[in-house]
Amino acid sequence: MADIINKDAAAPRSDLQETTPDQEEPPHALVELIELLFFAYRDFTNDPDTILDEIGFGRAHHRVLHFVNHYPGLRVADLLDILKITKQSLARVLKQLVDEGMIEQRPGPSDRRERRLFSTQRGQKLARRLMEPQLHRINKALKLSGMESEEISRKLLYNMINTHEHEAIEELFSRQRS
Amino acid sequence: MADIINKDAAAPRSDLQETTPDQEEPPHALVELIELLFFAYRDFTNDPDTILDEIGFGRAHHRVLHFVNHYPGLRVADLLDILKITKQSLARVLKQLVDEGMIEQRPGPSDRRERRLFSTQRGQKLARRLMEPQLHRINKALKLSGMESEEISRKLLYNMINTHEHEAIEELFSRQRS
DNA sequence: GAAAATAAGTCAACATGGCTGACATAATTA
DNA sequence: TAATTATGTCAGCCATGTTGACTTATTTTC
Repeated sequence: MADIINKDAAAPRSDLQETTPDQEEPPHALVELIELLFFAYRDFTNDPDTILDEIGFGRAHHRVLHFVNHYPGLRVADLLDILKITKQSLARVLKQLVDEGMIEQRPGPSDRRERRLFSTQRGQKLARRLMEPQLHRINKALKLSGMESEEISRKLLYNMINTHEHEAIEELFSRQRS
Repeated sequence: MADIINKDAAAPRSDLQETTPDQEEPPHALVELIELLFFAYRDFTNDPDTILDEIGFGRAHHRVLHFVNHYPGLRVADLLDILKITKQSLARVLKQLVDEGMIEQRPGPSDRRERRLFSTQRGQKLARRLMEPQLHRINKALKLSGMESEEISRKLLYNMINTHEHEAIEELFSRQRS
């Protein structure tokens, strides 16, 4: 009687997952890996937030500044492809970065419709400052995870990315080695 | 003359990063690892979006449902600690999940102020459906990255998480093995 | 050389999911 | 009984994503 009125956690109900119908339960180890990825990314992206708050920028500004700084001369279209956001979303933060003197735009050398993007010295300085705690976090984690961890995790992350993006990423990475 | 009026990408300017002042350039390999993490997470979180759109939920609903489903009996306070969001942000999506019959709340067995959270059968079914493409993606990536990749990446991700969170995560993980 | 296609920008409106602050309720603990 | 705790709720704000419609400058194509 009291059980029905007062149904608390000690009194299971029929439609709850507790009574586990358990068709094909997913492997715990993999589920935990997913959760670890969530926690790691959560803390990783939190690193630059304090700095960003000080200067009135957000994570969106950080992402744009990072890629422009690391790949000077990037076009707007490249950035859209990298970030997978719309032109309008990008425009909002890009405009602010240009206004604040972090990024400069110049017409493309062969096609003058293009706006090639470059970080200024201030932009570069900020980009590095924002990346610093993230590099530190990764470095620390790699050291604690053994010699092979850098190569293995590089492979794993690469293989987690949509296959049809692989070519674009190879090309992006090759830019900055040239 | 034309250079000054028409400054294009072929005509470098003094305040641009291009002229690299290069104090302590960060190591390319690590920067690429950061970028791979961004790309991998971008695609990973995108997996469930199609399903979520169909039923009018967002990523926030997914996260809540996932943790409640995987750790039945979680308290609201636990969830806040896991997600690192405010009570008000959680309330918004939790209410919808309860209204849609995905999650049920019951008073705690010893402390009746608590609301213990449980996924319903529908909730469990949805949680699994949402996780399925993500599990598939990770599984595929692990297979392509060699035997050790699961153990190593588990270590790496764990070591990327703030140290002061480690205890809470151990405890969380132990819940569902008991 | 005119027309079509492309790269980029812009305006407006809207959705999602964070946030703060203030306050309410019920139950437990001191 | 009073204080503390767990949770909920109202209201409003902000960052950052979306769609759709339209403009401008430049290049490419016919």
